[in-house]
Amino acid sequence: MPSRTIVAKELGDIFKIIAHPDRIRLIEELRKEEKDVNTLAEGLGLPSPRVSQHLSLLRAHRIVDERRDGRHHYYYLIQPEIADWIVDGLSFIEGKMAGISSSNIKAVRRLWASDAP
Amino acid sequence: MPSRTIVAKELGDIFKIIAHPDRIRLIEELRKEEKDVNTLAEGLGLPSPRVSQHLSLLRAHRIVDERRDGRHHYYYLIQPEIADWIVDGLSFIEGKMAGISSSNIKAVRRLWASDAP
DNA sequence: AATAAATCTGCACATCTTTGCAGATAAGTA
DNA sequence: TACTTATCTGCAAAGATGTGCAGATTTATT
Repeated sequence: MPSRTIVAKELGDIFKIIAHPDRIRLIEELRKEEKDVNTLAEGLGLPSPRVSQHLSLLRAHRIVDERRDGRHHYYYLIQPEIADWIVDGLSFIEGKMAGISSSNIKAVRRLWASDAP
Repeated sequence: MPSRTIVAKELGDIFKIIAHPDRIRLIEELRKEEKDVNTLAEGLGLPSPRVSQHLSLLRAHRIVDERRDGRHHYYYLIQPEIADWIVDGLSFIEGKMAGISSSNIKAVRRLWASDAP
C-alpha cells in the first residue's frame, strides 16, 4: 500500500477522533492547563462518565495523557499546539453557518486562542 | 445555546466531513487545480460513483464547488488553504504510526504540499 | 434517433458511534 | 471497617456512515 494511502488513513483517524463537539470543547478546555474529569464535566455540562469516555478515546490516540494524584485524574494535551490547529479550522466555517455570525466566531476564536482566562 | 457550543458543533461537522481517507486524498488531489470525476477516480483507484458521492458531500459542505463543461464536471476547492491545513495535521500523527516511518510522512508532506507535480 | 461517455441517485446491507445508565474500582476519610 | 468521592467499564438501544451496484440523467457523437 502506497505511503500516501496509509498517511491519508491515519490522518482520517485523527480527524475522526476530533470530530465530536464535546471532544473539541475538551481539547480547548485543556489548552492552557491540565484539568480533572469532574472539573471538565462541570465546565461542559456533561455527565462525567461521558467525559471519561471521551478522554479515554483521546488518550488511546495519544492526544491527551493522564496524571493521577490521589483520586483525581488530571488530563493534559500531549501536544498543546493541536488546540491551535483546531481553532485554525474556524477559517473554513465562517460564512457558512446558519444561526451564528462571523463576529461570534471571532469571539470564540479569541476565547479559545487566548492565554488569558 | 452558547456560541462556543454552536461553534464546536460546526467545527465538529467540518472535521467529520474531512474524516475519511478518500476525501482527504481528493482534497489533496485538488490542491493545485480542478479535476473531473473520472480523473479523480482513476487517480485514486476508486469507482467513480463513490468519488461522485464523496464530492457531493464535500460540495454540500462548501468545501468544493463544481464547474460543468460539456459532460465533464470539474471540481475545485473553494478555499484551497484547506489542503494546507489538513497537511498541518500531520504533526499530530508523527511518532504514533505503526507501519510508517517519520521519513515517509515527510515524503508525503512534500508530495502534497509542493506546487510541483 | 441511437449509441456511448461521464456522472449522479437511490437502495439495501453492514459497520461504527453515540448515548444513557447501572454497576464496578480505587482512593481518601471518619 | 464503613462511607464517600472520583472515575472507569460494560452493555443495549438508537443513530449515523460507508459500500456496492443497478439504473437514471445528461451531453456529445454518428
